[in-house]
Amino acid sequence: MQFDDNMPIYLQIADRICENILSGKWGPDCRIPSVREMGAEYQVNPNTMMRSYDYLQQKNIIYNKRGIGYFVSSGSISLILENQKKKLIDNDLPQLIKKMFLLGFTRENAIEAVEKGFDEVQEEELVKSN
Amino acid sequence: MQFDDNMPIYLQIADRICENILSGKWGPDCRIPSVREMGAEYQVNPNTMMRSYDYLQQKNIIYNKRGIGYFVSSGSISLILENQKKKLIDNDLPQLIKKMFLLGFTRENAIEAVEKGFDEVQEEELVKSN
Amino acid sequence: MQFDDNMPIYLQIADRICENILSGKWGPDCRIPSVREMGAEYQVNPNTMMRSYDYLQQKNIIYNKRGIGYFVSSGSISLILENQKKKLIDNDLPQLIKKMFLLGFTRENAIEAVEKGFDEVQEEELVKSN
Amino acid sequence: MQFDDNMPIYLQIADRICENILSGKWGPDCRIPSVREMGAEYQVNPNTMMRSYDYLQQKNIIYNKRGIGYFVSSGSISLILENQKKKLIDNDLPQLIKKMFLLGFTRENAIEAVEKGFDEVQEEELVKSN
DNA sequence: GTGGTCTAGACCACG
DNA sequence: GTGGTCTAGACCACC
Repeated sequence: MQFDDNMPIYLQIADRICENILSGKWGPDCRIPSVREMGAEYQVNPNTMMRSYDYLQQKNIIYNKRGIGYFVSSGSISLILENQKKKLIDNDLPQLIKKMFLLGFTRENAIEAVEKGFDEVQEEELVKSN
Repeated sequence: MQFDDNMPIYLQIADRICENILSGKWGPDCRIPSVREMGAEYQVNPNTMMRSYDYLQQKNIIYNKRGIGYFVSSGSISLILENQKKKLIDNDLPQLIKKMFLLGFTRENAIEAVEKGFDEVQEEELVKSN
Repeated sequence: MQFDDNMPIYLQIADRICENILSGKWGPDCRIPSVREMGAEYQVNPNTMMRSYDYLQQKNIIYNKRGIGYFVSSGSISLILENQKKKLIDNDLPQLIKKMFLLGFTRENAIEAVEKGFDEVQEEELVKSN
Repeated sequence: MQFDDNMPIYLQIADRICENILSGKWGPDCRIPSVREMGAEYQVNPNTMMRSYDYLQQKNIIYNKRGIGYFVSSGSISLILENQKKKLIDNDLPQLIKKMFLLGFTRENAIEAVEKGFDEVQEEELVKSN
Protein backbone atom coordinates (compact mmCIF):
# COMPACT_ATOMS: atom_id res chain seq x y z
CA MET A 1 0.00 0.00 0.00
CA GLN A 2 1.02 3.51 -0.77
CA PHE A 3 1.02 6.09 1.97
CA ASP A 4 0.47 9.81 1.75
CA ASP A 5 3.45 11.60 3.21
CA ASN A 6 1.32 14.37 4.64
CA MET A 7 -0.39 12.25 7.23
CA PRO A 8 0.92 9.83 9.83
CA ILE A 9 0.80 6.27 8.57
CA TYR A 10 -1.00 5.04 11.65
CA LEU A 11 -3.89 7.41 10.96
CA GLN A 12 -4.08 6.40 7.33
CA ILE A 13 -4.26 2.79 8.37
CA ALA A 14 -6.93 3.63 10.94
CA ASP A 15 -8.92 5.20 8.12
CA ARG A 16 -8.54 2.07 6.02
CA ILE A 17 -9.80 -0.04 8.87
CA CYS A 18 -12.79 2.25 9.20
CA GLU A 19 -13.50 1.84 5.51
CA ASN A 20 -13.40 -1.91 5.93
CA ILE A 21 -15.88 -1.69 8.75
CA LEU A 22 -18.17 0.61 6.80
CA SER A 23 -18.01 -1.66 3.77
CA GLY A 24 -19.16 -4.54 5.91
CA LYS A 25 -15.96 -6.54 5.59
CA TRP A 26 -15.80 -6.70 9.38
CA GLY A 27 -19.17 -6.67 11.11
CA PRO A 28 -19.88 -5.87 14.75
CA ASP A 29 -18.01 -8.04 17.26
CA CYS A 30 -15.93 -9.42 14.45
CA ARG A 31 -12.29 -10.04 15.36
CA ILE A 32 -9.89 -8.07 13.21
CA PRO A 33 -6.43 -9.41 12.34
CA SER A 34 -3.75 -9.31 14.98
CA VAL A 35 -1.29 -6.47 15.24
CA ARG A 36 1.37 -8.60 13.62
CA GLU A 37 -0.77 -9.92 10.78
CA MET A 38 -2.05 -6.48 9.93
CA GLY A 39 1.44 -5.06 10.23
CA ALA A 40 2.66 -7.59 7.70
CA GLU A 41 -0.20 -6.80 5.34
CA TYR A 42 0.45 -3.07 5.37
CA GLN A 43 4.20 -3.63 5.49
CA VAL A 44 4.44 -1.66 8.64
CA ASN A 45 6.06 -2.17 12.01
CA PRO A 46 3.81 -3.88 14.59
CA ASN A 47 4.33 -0.90 16.88
CA THR A 48 2.92 1.40 14.24
CA MET A 49 0.03 -0.97 13.76
CA MET A 50 -0.52 -0.99 17.50
CA ARG A 51 -0.82 2.75 17.38
CA SER A 52 -3.62 2.53 14.85
CA TYR A 53 -5.46 0.06 17.06
CA ASP A 54 -4.84 2.23 20.11
CA TYR A 55 -6.29 5.18 18.29
CA LEU A 56 -9.38 3.30 17.18
CA GLN A 57 -9.91 1.81 20.61
CA GLN A 58 -9.71 5.26 22.12
CA LYS A 59 -12.44 6.32 19.73
CA ASN A 60 -14.53 3.30 20.82
CA ILE A 61 -14.51 1.94 17.28
CA ILE A 62 -12.81 -1.28 18.29
CA TYR A 63 -12.37 -2.99 21.63
CA ASN A 64 -9.98 -5.48 23.07
CA LYS A 65 -10.25 -8.93 24.60
CA ARG A 66 -7.07 -9.63 26.42
CA GLY A 67 -4.93 -12.35 25.00
CA ILE A 68 -7.36 -12.82 22.15
CA GLY A 69 -7.36 -9.75 19.97
CA TYR A 70 -9.25 -6.69 18.83
CA PHE A 71 -12.91 -6.67 17.88
CA VAL A 72 -15.23 -4.27 16.09
CA SER A 73 -17.51 -2.41 18.50
CA SER A 74 -21.22 -2.74 17.98
CA GLY A 75 -21.76 1.00 17.57
CA SER A 76 -18.69 1.43 15.40
CA ILE A 77 -20.42 2.41 12.19
CA SER A 78 -22.40 5.27 13.62
CA LEU A 79 -19.32 6.41 15.52
CA ILE A 80 -17.27 6.47 12.34
CA LEU A 81 -19.93 8.34 10.41
CA GLU A 82 -20.34 10.77 13.27
CA ASN A 83 -16.59 11.42 13.35
CA GLN A 84 -16.45 11.96 9.62
CA LYS A 85 -19.45 14.25 9.68
CA LYS A 86 -17.94 16.26 12.49
CA LYS A 87 -14.65 16.62 10.66
CA LEU A 88 -16.45 17.67 7.50
CA ILE A 89 -18.53 20.33 9.19
CA ASP A 90 -15.79 21.63 11.45
CA ASN A 91 -12.86 21.57 9.06
CA ASP A 92 -13.40 20.66 5.46
CA LEU A 93 -16.46 22.74 4.72
CA PRO A 94 -15.40 26.01 6.39
CA GLN A 95 -11.99 25.72 4.82
CA LEU A 96 -13.47 25.35 1.36
CA ILE A 97 -15.96 28.12 1.85
CA LYS A 98 -13.30 30.47 3.06
CA LYS A 99 -11.29 29.67 -0.03
CA MET A 100 -14.32 30.39 -2.21
CA PHE A 101 -14.91 33.65 -0.42
CA LEU A 102 -11.36 34.78 -0.95
CA LEU A 103 -11.49 33.81 -4.59
CA GLY A 104 -14.35 36.22 -5.06
CA PHE A 105 -17.38 33.98 -4.91
CA THR A 106 -20.47 35.77 -3.73
CA ARG A 107 -22.94 34.05 -1.44
CA GLU A 108 -25.18 33.38 -4.43
CA ASN A 109 -22.34 32.05 -6.57
CA ALA A 110 -21.37 29.67 -3.84
CA ILE A 111 -24.85 28.32 -3.26
CA GLU A 112 -25.44 27.96 -6.95
CA ALA A 113 -22.21 26.04 -7.38
CA VAL A 114 -23.14 23.71 -4.54
CA GLU A 115 -26.63 23.12 -5.92
CA LYS A 116 -25.20 22.28 -9.28
CA GLY A 117 -22.57 20.03 -7.79
CA PHE A 118 -25.11 18.23 -5.66
CA ASP A 119 -27.42 17.58 -8.56
CA GLU A 120 -24.58 16.11 -10.55
CA VAL A 121 -23.55 13.79 -7.76
CA GLN A 122 -27.12 12.72 -7.20
CA GLU A 123 -27.58 11.89 -10.85
CA GLU A 124 -24.29 10.05 -10.94
CA GLU A 125 -25.27 7.87 -8.03
CA LEU A 126 -28.65 7.23 -9.59
CA VAL A 127 -27.00 5.96 -12.73
CA LYS A 128 -24.61 3.81 -10.76
CA SER A 129 -27.41 2.13 -8.84
CA ASN A 130 -29.07 0.92 -12.06
CA MET B 1 -4.37 35.04 16.28
CA GLN B 2 -5.50 31.49 16.74
CA PHE B 3 -3.76 28.79 14.79
CA ASP B 4 -5.11 25.53 13.56
CA ASP B 5 -3.11 22.69 15.05
CA ASN B 6 -3.37 20.61 11.93
CA MET B 7 -1.42 22.90 9.64
CA PRO B 8 2.02 24.48 9.84
CA ILE B 9 1.79 27.95 11.27
CA TYR B 10 3.89 29.42 8.50
CA LEU B 11 1.37 28.24 5.92
CA GLN B 12 -1.53 29.65 7.85
CA ILE B 13 0.20 32.99 8.01
CA ALA B 14 0.97 32.82 4.31
CA ASP B 15 -2.74 32.35 3.74
CA ARG B 16 -3.53 35.41 5.80
CA ILE B 17 -1.11 37.46 3.78
CA CYS B 18 -2.74 36.23 0.60
CA GLU B 19 -6.07 37.28 1.97
CA ASN B 20 -4.74 40.75 2.64
CA ILE B 21 -3.48 40.96 -0.89
CA LEU B 22 -6.76 39.73 -2.33
CA SER B 23 -8.72 42.15 -0.16
CA GLY B 24 -6.70 45.00 -1.61
CA LYS B 25 -5.00 45.95 1.61
CA TRP B 26 -1.68 45.62 -0.14
CA GLY B 27 -1.74 46.45 -3.85
CA PRO B 28 0.79 45.46 -6.52
CA ASP B 29 4.37 46.48 -5.74
CA CYS B 30 3.29 47.52 -2.28
CA ARG B 31 5.88 46.89 0.40
CA ILE B 32 4.63 44.58 3.09
CA PRO B 33 5.78 44.78 6.72
CA SER B 34 9.17 43.41 7.70
CA VAL B 35 9.64 39.97 9.07
CA ARG B 36 10.03 41.40 12.55
CA GLU B 37 6.99 43.66 12.43
CA MET B 38 4.84 40.89 11.04
CA GLY B 39 6.28 38.43 13.53
CA ALA B 40 5.33 40.76 16.34
CA GLU B 41 1.82 41.20 14.97
CA TYR B 42 1.17 37.49 14.72
CA GLN B 43 3.10 36.75 17.93
CA VAL B 44 5.29 34.33 16.13
CA ASN B 45 8.95 33.49 15.98
CA PRO B 46 10.74 35.55 13.28
CA ASN B 47 12.07 32.30 11.85
CA THR B 48 8.52 31.12 11.31
CA MET B 49 7.63 34.45 9.73
CA MET B 50 10.62 34.22 7.44
CA ARG B 51 9.39 30.84 6.32
CA SER B 52 6.07 32.33 5.29
CA TYR B 53 7.82 34.96 3.18
CA ASP B 54 10.11 32.34 1.69
CA TYR B 55 7.11 30.29 0.74
CA LEU B 56 5.27 33.21 -0.85
CA GLN B 57 8.34 34.33 -2.72
CA GLN B 58 8.80 30.84 -4.06
CA LYS B 59 5.22 31.02 -5.30
CA ASN B 60 5.99 34.38 -6.98
CA ILE B 61 3.36 36.09 -4.90
CA ILE B 62 5.85 38.44 -3.30
CA TYR B 63 9.37 39.44 -4.30
CA ASN B 64 12.34 40.76 -2.43
CA LYS B 65 14.53 43.84 -2.78
CA ARG B 66 17.66 43.23 -0.78
CA GLY B 67 18.07 45.53 2.15
CA ILE B 68 14.68 47.07 1.58
CA GLY B 69 11.98 44.50 2.10
CA TYR B 70 9.34 42.35 0.48
CA PHE B 71 6.84 43.56 -2.13
CA VAL B 72 3.66 42.26 -3.67
CA SER B 73 4.20 40.89 -7.17
CA SER B 74 2.10 42.53 -9.85
CA GLY B 75 1.03 40.23 -12.62
CA SER B 76 1.32 36.78 -11.23
CA ILE B 77 -1.38 37.03 -8.65
CA SER B 78 -4.46 37.08 -10.79
CA LEU B 79 -3.11 34.16 -12.76
CA ILE B 80 -2.60 32.15 -9.63
CA LEU B 81 -6.09 32.96 -8.47
CA GLU B 82 -7.58 31.84 -11.76
CA ASN B 83 -5.81 28.55 -11.42
CA GLN B 84 -7.03 28.11 -7.90
CA LYS B 85 -10.57 28.92 -8.92
CA LYS B 86 -10.50 26.35 -11.67
CA LYS B 87 -9.08 23.71 -9.36
CA LEU B 88 -11.66 24.52 -6.74
CA ILE B 89 -14.61 24.17 -9.05
CA ASP B 90 -13.34 21.13 -10.86
CA ASN B 91 -11.91 19.17 -7.96
CA ASP B 92 -12.32 20.42 -4.44
CA LEU B 93 -15.97 21.31 -4.53
CA PRO B 94 -17.30 18.17 -6.25
CA GLN B 95 -15.17 16.02 -4.00
CA LEU B 96 -16.55 17.62 -0.88
CA ILE B 97 -20.10 17.47 -2.11
CA LYS B 98 -19.77 13.82 -2.92
CA LYS B 99 -18.50 13.23 0.59
CA MET B 100 -21.47 15.08 2.03
CA PHE B 101 -23.82 13.07 -0.13
CA LEU B 102 -22.31 9.79 1.05
CA LEU B 103 -22.56 10.91 4.66
CA GLY B 104 -26.29 11.35 4.25
CA PHE B 105 -26.62 15.07 3.65
CA THR B 106 -29.69 15.96 1.66
CA ARG B 107 -29.60 18.68 -0.95
CA GLU B 108 -31.24 21.05 1.52
CA ASN B 109 -28.87 20.11 4.36
CA ALA B 110 -25.92 20.79 2.13
CA ILE B 111 -27.12 24.16 0.93
CA GLU B 112 -28.06 25.18 4.40
CA ALA B 113 -24.63 24.23 5.73
CA VAL B 114 -22.97 26.22 2.98
CA GLU B 115 -25.14 29.26 3.61
CA LYS B 116 -24.34 29.12 7.28
CA GLY B 117 -20.65 28.66 6.63
CA PHE B 118 -20.60 31.51 4.17
CA ASP B 119 -22.28 33.90 6.55
CA GLU B 120 -19.79 33.02 9.24
CA VAL B 121 -16.83 33.63 6.99
CA GLN B 122 -18.30 36.91 5.81
CA GLU B 123 -18.80 38.11 9.36
CA GLU B 124 -15.34 36.99 10.35
CA GLU B 125 -13.80 38.98 7.54
CA LEU B 126 -15.88 41.99 8.45
CA VAL B 127 -14.56 41.89 11.99
CA LYS B 128 -11.01 41.47 10.81
CA SER B 129 -11.17 44.49 8.55
CA ASN B 130 -12.01 46.74 11.50
CA MET C 1 -19.14 -13.35 34.37
CA GLN C 2 -17.82 -9.88 33.86
CA PHE C 3 -14.12 -9.27 34.31
CA ASP C 4 -12.35 -6.15 35.41
CA ASP C 5 -9.93 -5.07 32.73
CA ASN C 6 -7.40 -3.82 35.22
CA MET C 7 -6.62 -7.17 36.77
CA PRO C 8 -5.56 -10.53 35.39
CA ILE C 9 -8.51 -12.77 34.85
CA TYR C 10 -6.92 -15.68 36.64
CA LEU C 11 -6.60 -13.61 39.81
CA GLN C 12 -10.20 -12.49 39.61
CA ILE C 13 -11.30 -16.09 39.33
CA ALA C 14 -9.05 -17.05 42.22
CA ASP C 15 -10.85 -14.40 44.26
CA ARG C 16 -14.20 -15.88 43.35
CA ILE C 17 -13.07 -19.30 44.44
CA CYS C 18 -11.91 -17.86 47.75
CA GLU C 19 -15.32 -16.30 48.19
CA ASN C 20 -16.95 -19.65 47.64
CA ILE C 21 -14.73 -21.20 50.24
CA LEU C 22 -15.41 -18.40 52.71
CA SER C 23 -19.12 -18.64 52.10
CA GLY C 24 -19.00 -22.30 53.02
CA LYS C 25 -19.95 -23.58 49.60
CA TRP C 26 -16.85 -25.73 49.63
CA GLY C 27 -15.76 -26.90 53.09
CA PRO C 28 -12.34 -28.22 54.13
CA ASP C 29 -11.06 -31.15 52.09
CA CYS C 30 -13.94 -30.71 49.70
CA ARG C 31 -13.09 -31.42 46.08
CA ILE C 32 -13.61 -28.43 43.84
CA PRO C 33 -14.65 -28.73 40.18
CA SER C 34 -12.07 -29.72 37.59
CA VAL C 35 -10.19 -27.20 35.54
CA ARG C 36 -12.42 -27.97 32.56
CA GLU C 37 -15.70 -27.75 34.42
CA MET C 38 -14.70 -24.52 36.07
CA GLY C 39 -13.33 -23.16 32.80
CA ALA C 40 -16.66 -23.85 31.17
CA GLU C 41 -18.56 -22.17 33.97
CA TYR C 42 -16.51 -18.99 33.80
CA GLN C 43 -16.24 -19.18 30.01
CA VAL C 44 -12.53 -19.03 30.20
CA ASN C 45 -9.61 -20.79 28.61
CA PRO C 46 -8.59 -23.93 30.57
CA ASN C 47 -5.05 -22.57 30.67
CA THR C 48 -6.30 -19.51 32.48
CA MET C 49 -8.28 -21.67 34.85
CA MET C 50 -5.22 -23.75 35.53
CA ARG C 51 -3.35 -20.62 36.42
CA SER C 52 -5.94 -19.77 39.06
CA TYR C 53 -5.57 -23.22 40.61
CA ASP C 54 -1.80 -22.96 40.48
CA TYR C 55 -1.98 -19.64 42.22
CA LEU C 56 -4.29 -20.91 44.96
CA GLN C 57 -2.22 -24.02 45.47
CA GLN C 58 0.88 -21.92 45.84
CA LYS C 59 -0.95 -19.98 48.54
CA ASN C 60 -1.86 -23.27 50.26
CA ILE C 61 -5.53 -22.54 49.91
CA ILE C 62 -6.14 -25.64 47.83
CA TYR C 63 -4.10 -28.79 47.36
CA ASN C 64 -3.88 -31.38 44.65
CA LYS C 65 -4.28 -35.15 44.55
CA ARG C 66 -2.80 -36.37 41.34
CA GLY C 67 -5.28 -37.93 39.01
CA ILE C 68 -8.17 -36.99 41.26
CA GLY C 69 -8.50 -33.26 41.51
CA TYR C 70 -8.08 -30.21 43.67
CA PHE C 71 -9.26 -29.95 47.27
CA VAL C 72 -9.75 -27.18 49.78
CA SER C 73 -7.00 -27.05 52.39
CA SER C 74 -8.20 -27.44 55.93
CA GLY C 75 -6.21 -25.53 58.52
CA SER C 76 -4.35 -22.90 56.55
CA ILE C 77 -7.32 -20.91 55.42
CA SER C 78 -8.46 -19.32 58.64
CA LEU C 79 -4.89 -18.30 59.36
CA ILE C 80 -4.56 -16.64 55.99
CA LEU C 81 -7.78 -14.79 56.50
CA GLU C 82 -6.65 -13.55 59.89
CA ASN C 83 -3.53 -12.16 58.27
CA GLN C 84 -5.51 -10.46 55.58
CA LYS C 85 -7.83 -8.92 58.11
CA LYS C 86 -4.93 -7.53 60.09
CA LYS C 87 -3.31 -6.11 56.97
CA LEU C 88 -6.56 -4.56 55.90
CA ILE C 89 -7.17 -2.79 59.18
CA ASP C 90 -3.59 -1.71 59.70
CA ASN C 91 -2.66 -0.68 56.18
CA ASP C 92 -5.27 -0.70 53.45
CA LEU C 93 -8.09 1.01 55.26
CA PRO C 94 -6.09 3.88 56.84
CA GLN C 95 -4.33 4.47 53.53
CA LEU C 96 -7.59 4.76 51.66
CA ILE C 97 -9.16 6.97 54.28
CA LYS C 98 -6.22 9.30 54.22
CA LYS C 99 -6.57 9.53 50.46
CA MET C 100 -10.24 10.36 50.81
CA PHE C 101 -9.43 13.00 53.39
CA LEU C 102 -6.86 14.64 51.14
CA LEU C 103 -9.31 14.62 48.26
CA GLY C 104 -11.74 16.65 50.32
CA PHE C 105 -14.13 14.03 51.61
CA THR C 106 -15.77 15.02 54.89
CA ARG C 107 -16.37 12.46 57.60
CA GLU C 108 -19.99 12.27 56.54
CA ASN C 109 -19.15 11.90 52.85
CA ALA C 110 -16.79 9.08 53.64
CA ILE C 111 -19.24 7.15 55.80
CA GLU C 112 -21.99 7.65 53.29
CA ALA C 113 -19.80 6.34 50.48
CA VAL C 114 -18.88 3.29 52.51
CA GLU C 115 -22.49 2.58 53.42
CA LYS C 116 -23.51 2.81 49.81
CA GLY C 117 -20.61 0.65 48.70
CA PHE C 118 -21.38 -1.95 51.32
CA ASP C 119 -25.02 -2.17 50.35
CA GLU C 120 -24.05 -2.65 46.73
CA VAL C 121 -21.64 -5.46 47.54
CA GLN C 122 -24.19 -7.13 49.78
CA GLU C 123 -26.81 -7.04 47.07
CA GLU C 124 -24.35 -8.30 44.49
CA GLU C 125 -23.48 -11.28 46.63
CA LEU C 126 -27.12 -11.98 47.27
CA VAL C 127 -27.79 -12.11 43.56
CA LYS C 128 -24.81 -14.33 42.96
CA SER C 129 -25.91 -16.88 45.55
CA ASN C 130 -29.17 -17.45 43.70
CA MET D 1 13.82 6.94 40.69
CA GLN D 2 12.42 3.55 41.57
CA PHE D 3 9.52 2.17 39.60
CA ASP D 4 6.84 -0.21 40.71
CA ASP D 5 6.84 -3.24 38.47
CA ASN D 6 3.08 -3.61 38.61
CA MET D 7 2.30 -0.46 36.67
CA PRO D 8 3.58 0.87 33.37
CA ILE D 9 6.41 3.31 33.89
CA TYR D 10 4.78 5.93 31.73
CA LEU D 11 1.74 6.01 34.01
CA GLN D 12 3.85 6.22 37.12
CA ILE D 13 5.70 9.18 35.64
CA ALA D 14 2.40 10.77 34.66
CA ASP D 15 1.37 10.47 38.29
CA ARG D 16 4.57 12.12 39.42
CA ILE D 17 3.97 15.00 37.07
CA CYS D 18 0.46 15.37 38.47
CA GLU D 19 1.90 15.50 41.96
CA ASN D 20 4.26 18.24 40.89
CA ILE D 21 1.36 20.20 39.50
CA LEU D 22 -0.72 19.70 42.62
CA SER D 23 2.19 20.72 44.83
CA GLY D 24 2.46 23.95 42.92
CA LYS D 25 5.89 23.25 41.45
CA TRP D 26 4.45 23.93 38.01
CA GLY D 27 1.62 26.44 37.92
CA PRO D 28 -0.94 26.95 35.16
CA ASP D 29 0.56 27.70 31.74
CA CYS D 30 3.98 26.85 33.08
CA ARG D 31 6.21 25.05 30.61
CA ILE D 32 7.31 21.65 31.83
CA PRO D 33 10.69 20.18 30.88
CA SER D 34 11.13 18.79 27.39
CA VAL D 35 10.67 15.14 26.62
CA ARG D 36 14.40 14.67 26.52
CA GLU D 37 15.20 16.53 29.72
CA MET D 38 12.50 14.72 31.65
CA GLY D 39 13.57 11.43 30.12
CA ALA D 40 17.10 12.03 31.39
CA GLU D 41 15.84 12.93 34.84
CA TYR D 42 13.75 9.80 35.22
CA GLN D 43 16.38 7.73 33.40
CA VAL D 44 13.86 6.69 30.85
CA ASN D 45 13.71 6.58 27.07
CA PRO D 46 12.35 9.77 25.46
CA ASN D 47 9.70 7.67 23.74
CA THR D 48 8.45 6.46 27.09
CA MET D 49 8.47 10.01 28.35
CA MET D 50 6.54 11.04 25.27
CA ARG D 51 3.93 8.50 26.18
CA SER D 52 3.45 10.06 29.58
CA TYR D 53 3.00 13.46 27.98
CA ASP D 54 0.62 12.00 25.40
CA TYR D 55 -1.43 10.50 28.16
CA LEU D 56 -1.60 13.72 30.14
CA GLN D 57 -2.43 15.76 27.05
CA GLN D 58 -5.24 13.37 26.26
CA LYS D 59 -6.58 13.99 29.75
CA ASN D 60 -6.33 17.75 29.15
CA ILE D 61 -3.90 18.13 32.01
CA ILE D 62 -1.15 19.51 29.80
CA TYR D 63 -1.20 21.06 26.35
CA ASN D 64 1.29 21.54 23.59
CA LYS D 65 2.74 24.48 21.73
CA ARG D 66 4.37 23.17 18.63
CA GLY D 67 8.11 23.48 18.50
CA ILE D 68 8.13 24.98 21.96
CA GLY D 69 7.05 22.38 24.46
CA TYR D 70 4.37 21.20 26.82
CA PHE D 71 2.53 23.45 29.24
CA VAL D 72 0.29 22.93 32.25
CA SER D 73 -3.38 23.49 31.43
CA SER D 74 -5.21 26.10 33.45
CA GLY D 75 -7.84 23.68 34.70
CA SER D 76 -5.28 20.96 35.38
CA ILE D 77 -5.62 20.83 39.15
CA SER D 78 -9.34 20.30 39.25
CA LEU D 79 -9.03 17.76 36.44
CA ILE D 80 -6.44 15.80 38.37
CA LEU D 81 -8.46 15.85 41.56
CA GLU D 82 -11.54 14.83 39.65
CA ASN D 83 -9.73 11.90 38.06
CA GLN D 84 -8.36 10.74 41.38
CA LYS D 85 -11.74 11.04 43.04
CA LYS D 86 -13.37 9.09 40.26
CA LYS D 87 -10.77 6.34 40.48
CA LEU D 88 -11.21 6.16 44.24
CA ILE D 89 -14.96 5.89 44.13
CA ASP D 90 -15.11 3.55 41.16
CA ASN D 91 -12.22 1.24 41.96
CA ASP D 92 -10.37 1.61 45.22
CA LEU D 93 -13.32 1.96 47.57
CA PRO D 94 -15.55 -0.84 46.19
CA GLN D 95 -12.55 -3.14 46.04
CA LEU D 96 -11.72 -2.55 49.66
CA ILE D 97 -15.29 -2.86 50.78
CA LYS D 98 -15.70 -6.13 48.98
CA LYS D 99 -12.61 -7.39 50.70
CA MET D 100 -14.01 -6.35 54.06
CA PHE D 101 -17.28 -8.05 53.29
CA LEU D 102 -15.58 -11.30 52.38
CA LEU D 103 -13.47 -11.15 55.50
CA GLY D 104 -16.60 -11.15 57.56
CA PHE D 105 -17.09 -7.47 58.39
CA THR D 106 -20.70 -6.58 58.99
CA ARG D 107 -22.09 -3.29 57.73
CA GLU D 108 -21.75 -1.87 61.23
CA ASN D 109 -18.21 -3.15 61.68
CA ALA D 110 -17.20 -1.52 58.42
CA ILE D 111 -18.73 1.84 59.19
CA GLU D 112 -17.27 1.83 62.66
CA ALA D 113 -13.82 1.06 61.30
CA VAL D 114 -14.10 3.90 58.82
CA GLU D 115 -15.27 6.35 61.45
CA LYS D 116 -12.38 5.41 63.67
CA GLY D 117 -9.91 5.64 60.81
CA PHE D 118 -11.22 9.01 59.73
CA ASP D 119 -10.98 10.46 63.20
CA GLU D 120 -7.39 9.32 63.46
CA VAL D 121 -6.44 10.86 60.14
CA GLN D 122 -8.19 14.08 61.04
CA GLU D 123 -6.33 14.32 64.31
CA GLU D 124 -3.05 13.49 62.64
CA GLU D 125 -3.48 16.28 60.12
CA LEU D 126 -4.45 18.69 62.87
CA VAL D 127 -1.23 17.94 64.71
CA LYS D 128 0.80 18.29 61.54
CA SER D 129 -0.64 21.70 60.78
CA ASN D 130 0.56 23.10 64.12
C1' DG E 1 15.98 23.63 19.98
C1' DT E 2 11.07 21.29 20.17
C1' DG E 3 7.74 17.37 19.48
C1' DG E 4 6.09 13.49 16.24
C1' DT E 5 6.54 9.38 13.75
C1' DC E 6 8.61 5.18 12.51
C1' DT E 7 11.56 1.05 12.82
C1' DA E 8 13.82 -2.85 14.94
C1' DG E 9 14.10 -5.79 18.38
C1' DA E 10 13.44 -7.25 23.03
C1' DC E 11 10.80 -8.88 27.15
C1' DC E 12 6.69 -9.68 29.67
C1' DA E 13 1.90 -10.99 31.27
C1' DC E 14 -1.88 -13.21 29.80
C1' DG E 15 -5.06 -16.80 27.39
C1' DG F 1 -0.74 -17.36 20.27
C1' DT F 2 -2.31 -12.40 21.85
C1' DG F 3 -1.42 -7.45 23.21
C1' DG F 4 1.52 -4.10 26.08
C1' DT F 5 5.61 -1.85 27.36
C1' DC F 6 10.18 -0.36 26.82
C1' DT F 7 14.61 0.76 24.54
C1' DA F 8 17.62 2.45 20.98
C1' DG F 9 18.24 5.04 17.32
C1' DA F 10 16.79 7.38 13.23
C1' DC F 11 14.50 11.07 10.43
C1' DC F 12 11.36 14.76 9.87
C1' DA F 13 8.63 19.16 10.27
C1' DC F 14 8.40 22.99 12.75
C1' DC F 15 9.73 27.06 15.90
